[in-house]
Amino acid sequence: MNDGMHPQTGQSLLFLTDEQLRKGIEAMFFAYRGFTADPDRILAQKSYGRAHHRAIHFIHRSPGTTVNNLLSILGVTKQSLNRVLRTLIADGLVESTVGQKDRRERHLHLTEEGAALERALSDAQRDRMRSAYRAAGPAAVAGFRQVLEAMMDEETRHHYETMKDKPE
Amino acid sequence: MNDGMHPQTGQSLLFLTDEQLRKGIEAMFFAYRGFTADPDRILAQKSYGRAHHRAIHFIHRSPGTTVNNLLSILGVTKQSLNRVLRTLIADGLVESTVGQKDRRERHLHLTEEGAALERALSDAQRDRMRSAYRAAGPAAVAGFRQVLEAMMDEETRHHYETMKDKPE
DNA sequence: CTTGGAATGTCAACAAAGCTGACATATTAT
DNA sequence: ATAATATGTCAGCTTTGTTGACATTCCAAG
Repeated sequence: MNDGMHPQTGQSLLFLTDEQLRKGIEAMFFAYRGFTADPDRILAQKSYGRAHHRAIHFIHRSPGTTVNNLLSILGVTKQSLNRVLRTLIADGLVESTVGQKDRRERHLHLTEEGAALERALSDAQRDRMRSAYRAAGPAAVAGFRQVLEAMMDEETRHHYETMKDKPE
Repeated sequence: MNDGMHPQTGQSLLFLTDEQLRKGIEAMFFAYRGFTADPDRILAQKSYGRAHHRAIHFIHRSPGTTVNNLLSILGVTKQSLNRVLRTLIADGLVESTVGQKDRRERHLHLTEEGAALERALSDAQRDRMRSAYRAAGPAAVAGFRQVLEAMMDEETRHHYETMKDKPE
């Protein structure tokens, strides 16, 4: 982990070697697999995929959100999202209501059944996140978040920031 | 939701709220998009995808690796990997040579052209990682890595650990 | 008020990349 | 000789991304 080949003074010099960066890249790749593994198992049982999880997560996060808003958060095409929403609506996990102010818009909510799946998925994902946080400690968590935030695209970070502190 | 088992951190009572964990989950999701965005643009120009990138990365990382070894690192089926390798070999980016000790095995190497693409991809990805690291600072980076490592599956972490310190 | 453009959402068809299962081939191990 | 292993391939299915075409709704200019 630490190449003691050089005195620690040069930490910031050694800090950004290609080797260090490569380790970060691989850590990101491998960790993301773990990050999605538990929800994926639950989803597979119900014949859903990650796209369903993402839709459910952000509908839960922002009840009544419109399709367009969800689109810009998820960063996919409306056709792709629509396919997922269609099955969730057909299966009774999501409810789509015509907008009152603007009847072109559809407002999305989780049904009770949808909320139950959301809980199952996020419980699984939180369990892993919690145990990683515990293993690493509070200081590490702060660093983790800082680096991730710095890694986002500008526009993405805006989405993240604006929903970051919204109370449940 | 928290346990207070560690009295030395009175912080840890507030620390692992669902809200904190949810922010971590969303940070992970949004950051991963940024993480892959730059290579994705390069790959799209050449009609390749992330699967090609991953193969190229780990062949570069472990020159002469066998198909089976690559399989266990990538965690996909041989059919899926084979499809990708076939195109990379056909396009002259990867070379497959019959093993000397065991002639059933194929050893994989990047050609000069393959190495050039690898450099383009990893330069792009490293640039983003570097700027995130710089923005966050050394302490944050250490925490980032700690949390990611704790988030991996056991088996995955083994792959990560065993190739972690291998010199270039 | 009408009409044309913009916004929003849906349907159809296609592509990338994952999966399973079956099977061929070559090689090694017993 | 036979069994096990490593690899490659074919066929077919699924998820989830893409573009293109189109319907509906709203708003604003005439």
